[in-house]
Order: sequence, then C-alpha cells, then structure tokens
Amino acid sequence: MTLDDVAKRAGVSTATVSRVLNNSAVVRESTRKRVLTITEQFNYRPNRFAQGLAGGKTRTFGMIVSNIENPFFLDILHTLEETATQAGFELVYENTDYQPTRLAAAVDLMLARPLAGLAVVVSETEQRAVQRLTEWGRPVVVFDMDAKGDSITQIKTRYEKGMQRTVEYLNSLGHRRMAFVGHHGVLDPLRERENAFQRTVMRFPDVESATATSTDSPLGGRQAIHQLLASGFKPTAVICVNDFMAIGALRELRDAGLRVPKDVSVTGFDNIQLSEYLYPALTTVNLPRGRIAELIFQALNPSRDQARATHGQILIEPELVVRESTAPARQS
Amino acid sequence: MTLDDVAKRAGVSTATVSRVLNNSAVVRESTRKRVLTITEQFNYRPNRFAQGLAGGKTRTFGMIVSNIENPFFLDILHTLEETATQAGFELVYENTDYQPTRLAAAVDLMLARPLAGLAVVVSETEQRAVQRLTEWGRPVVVFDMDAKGDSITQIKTRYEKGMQRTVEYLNSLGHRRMAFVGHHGVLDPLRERENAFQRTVMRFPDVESATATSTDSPLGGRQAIHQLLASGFKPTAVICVNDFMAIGALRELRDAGLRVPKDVSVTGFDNIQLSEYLYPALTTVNLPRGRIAELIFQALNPSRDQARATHGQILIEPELVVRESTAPARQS
DNA sequence: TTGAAAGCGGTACCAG
DNA sequence: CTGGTACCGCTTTCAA
Repeated sequence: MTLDDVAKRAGVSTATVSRVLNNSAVVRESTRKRVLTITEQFNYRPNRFAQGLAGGKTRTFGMIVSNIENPFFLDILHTLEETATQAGFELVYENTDYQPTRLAAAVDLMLARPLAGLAVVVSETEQRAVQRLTEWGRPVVVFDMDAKGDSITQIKTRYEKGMQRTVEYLNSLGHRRMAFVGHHGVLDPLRERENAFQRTVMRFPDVESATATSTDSPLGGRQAIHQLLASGFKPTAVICVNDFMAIGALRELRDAGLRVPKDVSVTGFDNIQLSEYLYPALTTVNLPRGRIAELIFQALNPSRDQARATHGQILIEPELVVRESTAPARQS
Repeated sequence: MTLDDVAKRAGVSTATVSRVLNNSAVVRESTRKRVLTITEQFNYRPNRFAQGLAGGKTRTFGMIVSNIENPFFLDILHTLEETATQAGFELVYENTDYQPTRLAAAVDLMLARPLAGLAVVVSETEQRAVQRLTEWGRPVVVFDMDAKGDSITQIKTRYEKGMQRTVEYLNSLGHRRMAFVGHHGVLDPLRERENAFQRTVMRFPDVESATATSTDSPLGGRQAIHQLLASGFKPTAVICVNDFMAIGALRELRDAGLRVPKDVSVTGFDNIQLSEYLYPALTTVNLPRGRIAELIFQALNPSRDQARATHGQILIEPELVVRESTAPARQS
C-alpha cells in the first residue's frame, strides 16, 4: 500500500493525501475524512525512506554512547528514546566501546543517514569526528566533549567538583590512603575524572594515593581492585570512576576478606539506580540523567519556540549522596 | 556530496559508481580505483534513504523489547547490535514497557520503515501485531511468543524446565514455604513462568506457596517482597521471575531483617552478569543471551547459505546455576 | 481547495 | 565493462 494507492481509492491526488497526513495545508473536511478512512482501513504507513528522501527532513535522532551496558549511558538513552517517541521522533543509537575509531565510524554512519539531530555522549574523542560534527548543519549535542560550533550544544558536568566533595568527605572521615579505580577511557573526560582525583588529592598533603585501571564493567572494577591489592597498597578508601565499576570493586573487596565500610570505604559516581540496591548501598555522586536527557531533547528538537534557547554550554552540578559504603577510617 | 557528484568528478556514470560501491558487478580496476579515490577524498556516504527507496532492500534490522532496562533484554540487544554492525547492518529498537498497545505501535512503526528483518523479544502479545508479522514477507524472529508463519522463526526457552529444577532444588534443601515474585507481564510468556511455578509446586503436596506481583525492576522486586511479608506469609524460599527483580528482593529482605540465605533462600532467572556480583551472589537459571542473539542474527540474515536452516522452532534449555543465595531451610 | 509534475539520491535493467 | 534511464514512494511548488 502506497500513497498512490490511497489516493486512487480516495479519488484524490497524492498531493492531497500527503497534505492530509501531514496537516500541511487546509483540506476540505469531507475529503480529509475520506482519506483518513482509507488510510485507517488499510492501516497505511508512509514509507520512511521515501519521506526522508523527498522531504529532506527527518524525524529521527541519533545518539552515540561509549558503553550501553553501563546504566549511566543506558538511562540517558532510554529517557531520550521515550521523550523522542512521545514527540513523534525515532531514536537510533550506536555504541563505541570507548574506541575513537568506532566513534569516527559511528559519526559517519549517523551523518549519512540523515538525521534531524545527533547526541554524542561519549568519553573518548576523535579529531575527524569532531570536525564533521561542527561542519554538519543540524543540531548536535555533545556531553562532556569539547566541540564548539554554531549548532552545537555542550553539556558538561563539573566532575572536579564532585570529586572534590568526595575526597573532602572521605578526608573528613579520617581517610588518608585513597585509591582511584578508573577505566581505559583514553581521552579527555575520563582523564578529567582521574585528573580531578589527582589534583584534589594533592591538596591534602597527608593523603597517600594510588590508581588502578581496567575496563568499564563490574568485572573491570573487580580486576582493578585485585591489581591494587596485589600491589601492596592498602587503601582505606576506594573512589571508583563510576558506579558500574564500583559494583565489581565491592565484590572483590569482600572476596579479599575486607569489609565495606568497616575496613575500607567505597564510593562511586553517577548514582545509577542499582547503587542503592547494592550491599552495602553505595555512597556516590549524583548525575541527573533524566535531566540530561531532557536537555538533550530540547537542544535537538527543531520545533523549539525559544529556538537556540538551549544553545551554548550547559553545566550540571554534581552532588554527593551518602549511603552505607563509607564510614570513618579505622584507627590502624 | 551525492552519487552524481562523485560520478561527475570521476568521469563515469552513476551506475558505475554504484557498482563500485556495492561490488555488484565487475568494474575495470583503473576506474574502480578512480572512483574509490574520489569517494574517500570527499568522505562520501550514500544516503540511506535513497538506498532504501531505490533498492527496496535494506541493511537495517529492527528489534522490539519489553524492557530495555532489564539486562536480559539489553544483553540480547547489545550482542545483536554488535553482530549486525560487524556484518554491515544497522539495528534500531523500540521499547514496549510490556504494554500491548505499545507493542502494536512498535510493530507498525518497524514494518513501515522498512526493514530487512525484525526480532520481537517481548513478554506481552497483541493480536493485530502478530497478524501483521505473519503477513509481512521478511524474516521475523519471535522470542517466547506464539506466532507462526512462513518467514517466522520461533525461539523458545523451556521455562517450565528451569522452574522445575529450581523448585526441585529448593525442595531438596528442605524448603516447604515458597513464594513467587513476578511482574505485570500480562500475557503468555510471563504467565508461563508463573504458571510453571504453580504447576511445579503442585507436584509437591507438602509445599505451601504464595505469589506477589509488581513491576519489572529492582524496585518492583522490593515492593513485591514488601507485600509478601505484609501478607503474613513467611516463605523460606523466594523464587523471582528474573534476576532484575531479585536484586530488589534481596535488598528488601535484608532491610526486613532477614538474612539470605540463612533465613530465606532466593533465586532468580536469566543469569544476568550482575547476578554474580550481588551479595549474596544469586542462584539463578541460565538463559544464554549471547547464543540467543546469535540465533536471532542467523535467522534474520538474508544472506544465509543454508537458507531456512534456522527456520521453524528453536528450543533453549535452561540450566540451574547455584551460587550463594540458596541454602538448606532452617529447622523452624 | 486540489491536481500535475518535478525532483530527492540511489539501484538495477537494458543496451552498447 | 560502462552508460542511459526508468523507477522507488513521498513532498512540495506551481497552476488551475
């Protein structure tokens, strides 16, 4: 069933059917009704490809994420998807696994589609990809990535602030040996988290620190802790780059015979839903994913009244959420 | 940059460029090179809409899931996405939230796209949607859903068997008061899990049982346990419909002052990665998501040699994975 | 208020 | 081995 079929059956031209379906022009009520009856009767759906080709417009957004298995990314994707669907848009996503080459490939793929807008929520970066994004004419949102351009909206979180609050809090509990568990996000934003840790720790001269790195997953968190412990460093507090890795960290610490938080405190980052279901419930830093998704949608949506209202840079303030995985350092 | 631009610059026809790009016919090496040089130089990407329209073919698969937040669905989606991408396909998904109306809408949307194939991995069902799927000419895979048709592959798991093993195991540990925690999946497959529980329990005359229902999430699991406990029923073992809900169940039991597995044993279903990171690590039933994703891809992929090799019905055997959340019932 | 027709950017058949 | 060209299904002027 095509537009043409519908038109024939309704005894009108394809142009009119198109008008009815898109409310793009005033059509006499009677013909309008007639057309709608037919389309419903046959459950007609316009071919998206033809629509996209002809109109040059699309109702599809794209989103690129680093690791969809990590609830942080998944939540944003999910919320954005719901919001977009509600508004009559579709969402397609690509996963990069933190690999710059995959990021570049994903951007190329997305831009070729074409799309109405693209959200790039990744922790890695890649020159050519950024280049293409800035040259692309349509709305782009980048999260924690440096890319400037006319149609680019940047959303950033103040990791450093979140990190500071975490370290300060732990320090106030008496912790003096802290370890940072990160993952192989090779570039900026991740580094930013790690750098933030380093910088913050430096401000506490009596605090010793160490770092361990692995993949972004519970298993990675587990391995990182394993390394750390094997290295001989005995932290009284472990700061994980995110909650996802903290899950594994908690497990490995327990398996190593260390009690959390009695023997060692653990913190995460992101405040994913799971974090309060862990045992012990995780002390972490909240990053409002729902709000981030909303902001992304607003920046992407072309039918904004306050066009460009959401343009430029948006800053997200992180806040510490204290739960059960942190406690005063033991006198040792 | 369009095909035409490339053709002009290379001094050939659009047909030739198309041939080169698709390896669809033999082209003289020299012209082939020339064309490729241009396309790379300008980083040309064919417009997917035009391709889809013209060819009638697509390199896009669709997947519909009930709850993408549940790692069971996410894992399948993720694996399928990777596999598909590797093979040069794209994957788009829709989430239904277990709502039949959303399932119907998702199917309509997917079929209109159009796609090269569609995977429907949901726990609900809807008449019209099933109808459309069977009438659609292209490859369809349904997981745990009843839909028969020429181009439909069905993948089913033997829930009942998994459930039996679980109940038998618990019974052998001395448990006589069991509760089932399910979610509001209104139709078949979920019911199937619950029914499987009921049927299995019936075979053990001395086993008392109860059921609680909530949403498919950790929070839901928590609430279900809350209801259960409030009802006065004191189970010595709790069987959760899936691991995702078990996460919340574990938490609520702990908050209620019950120790797992000392006071009450808990089991899940699916064997999601997280299950071994929980505390205590969850006893569950393994459902091989990677393999399921592989099977789906094979059934969907049009370029199969052993065409139809994966047709008809495929059965997945579940197996019990014993971890720490189950133990002998206490003498009470 | 409606119809006719020109594309949108590819694909694939038919000649040459 | 390569070019010409008729579509694919829909949107959007331009006229009527």
